[in-house]
Amino acid sequence: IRDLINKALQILGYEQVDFALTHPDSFEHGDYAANAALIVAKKAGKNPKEVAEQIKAEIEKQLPQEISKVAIAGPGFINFYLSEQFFKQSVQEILEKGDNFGKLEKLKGKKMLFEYTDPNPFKVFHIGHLMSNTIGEAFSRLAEWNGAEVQRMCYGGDVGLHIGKTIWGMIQNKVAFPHDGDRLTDKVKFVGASYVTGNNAYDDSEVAKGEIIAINKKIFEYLAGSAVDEDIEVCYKKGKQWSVELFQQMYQFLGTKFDFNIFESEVAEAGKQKVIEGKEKNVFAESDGAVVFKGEDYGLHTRVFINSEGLPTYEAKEIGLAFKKFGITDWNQSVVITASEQRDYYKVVLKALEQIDVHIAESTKHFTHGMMRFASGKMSSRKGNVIAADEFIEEIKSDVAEKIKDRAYDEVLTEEVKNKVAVGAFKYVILRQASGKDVVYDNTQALSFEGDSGPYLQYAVTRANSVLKKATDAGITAQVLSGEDNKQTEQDAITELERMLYRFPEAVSRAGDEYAPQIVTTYLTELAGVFNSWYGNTLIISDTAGVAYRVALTKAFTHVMQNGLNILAIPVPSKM
RNA sequence: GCCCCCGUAGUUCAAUGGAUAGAACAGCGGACUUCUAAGCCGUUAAUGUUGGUUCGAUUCCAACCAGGGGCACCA
Repeated sequence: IRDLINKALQILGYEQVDFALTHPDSFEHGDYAANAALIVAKKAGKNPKEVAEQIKAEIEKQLPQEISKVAIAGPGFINFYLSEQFFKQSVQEILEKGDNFGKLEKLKGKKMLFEYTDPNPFKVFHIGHLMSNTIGEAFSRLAEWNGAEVQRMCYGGDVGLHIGKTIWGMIQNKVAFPHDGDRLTDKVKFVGASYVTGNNAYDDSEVAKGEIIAINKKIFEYLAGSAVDEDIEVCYKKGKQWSVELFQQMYQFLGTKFDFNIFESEVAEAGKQKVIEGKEKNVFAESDGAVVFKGEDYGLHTRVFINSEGLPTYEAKEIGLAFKKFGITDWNQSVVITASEQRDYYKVVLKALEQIDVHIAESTKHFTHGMMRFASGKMSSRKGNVIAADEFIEEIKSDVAEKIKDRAYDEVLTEEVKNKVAVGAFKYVILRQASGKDVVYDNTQALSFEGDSGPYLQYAVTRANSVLKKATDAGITAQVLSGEDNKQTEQDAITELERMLYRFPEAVSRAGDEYAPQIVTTYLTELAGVFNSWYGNTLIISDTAGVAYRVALTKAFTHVMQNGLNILAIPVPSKM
């Protein structure tokens, strides 16, 4: 269509312009709309409607068979109505490509690295990590669907003051130290509680603060190879092991598979060296015994990279991490997803990195996710009022259980539905909106599985699958009839479903370009709505003509929905 | 104080500078009792304020108002 218009403009003697080709808000305005006439008319000083008419006339001289009608509307939009033949072809294409429909090659040959989730051993895996994981996984899969070669990476803080605090707390609470046979969740709970104990003591008591700092220093030395008290060593090893085990379980549940994990202890020293080297080149400055980067020179703020104890801070480790990443491969794009509170922090680090290595800095992109808010206020793993991810998920699962208790599911199916619907419910809440903004999590709303929700999408697919099963049992095969056979069906009127299905690859493309999974989410919700509406008004399996095509449409729908949900990493239950 | 982000129905979110601002929930009102009612159909309701740029602004710019985040050895 773009070519058609450009050609028409050329013939008519107008200059080529960059115009928008969009899907109109309403199906009444056709399938594609172009605003070329408005732009051309402005430049040529003519009436947009007249220009549009000229273009229309020119295009109609040789109308491709995929287009049934061209119309002028509003201030000078040129609307294109696609033909029945086009839709039949697109349904056929979806059936043929199946699981691959929507896979693009735009990013072919590009290597992309995604860092997300980033939970810290010794700390709670909380709902903020759930957000990061949900968005990061969607970003990764979008990149894959656009053809990129993707690797996933997770970064964890296994050194730093929070460990000192936790281990101090663990030692205080020695009597409650879990045994090897205890449940993993209890072990992790103990670690989390110890952190809170240590953190509060750090704030309240000068003595405790001194002890914690001492432990912290010992851990640094321990990781550098020197011996340490047995208590500290045991606490450290067990604590880290339990955390990592729990994280693995969580990733499996969420549908993420990391290609590698990097821990702070692996990058701290390298980062420190880079900062020291940078200091010699005057990238960093000394101030009050610490090594800082003066962000003010760039409209940012100053941050400490090496503290006055001589230890690298998170900032220096971040530098080390960046080099570590690019030591693996020269990524075309390295993407990092963190909470939005780290936005300004990251700008400073990236600016400092730019002074050390322009290439790495320019190939790195930082995205943020908002915070999940509750009536109780901001959650923070640094105070005590965190909402642990596993507790949060259990709550949703029990609600799903309540919802399905009247259904005659066996135990296996019940467990499957509980898990998949729970994941769908909260992931949808996160992925329906532009990432970066806070997500307001309202228990009753997210857990009411109606309307604009993950379960709504899952439900639509399972219903469609159920129809397909019925068709199979009745011996009906999905078939797109061609030519004259078509005319005999009841499907002469082109349905909104057909007009939605072929747009999926465009949604994948744009969502990938803009790192905007909500484009896919919105598309799927609209598609599911259109299907449900059609389903509600049409008896798909019946004796009337066109059954085979109606089944084909249903099948095409399930392909698109499944592919779309796959991008969002939302699983589809076998039944609901 | 300085910097960044945000402000759309009662509520939670959409809307690549375009047409009548789109959903869902809540509210009100229906239909079928044949493929799964977690569904379908109808209906009430919104761009914080004031300017500017533009043929056209929810979108871009300015000011103001309201909210959130960040600003030195935590991550």
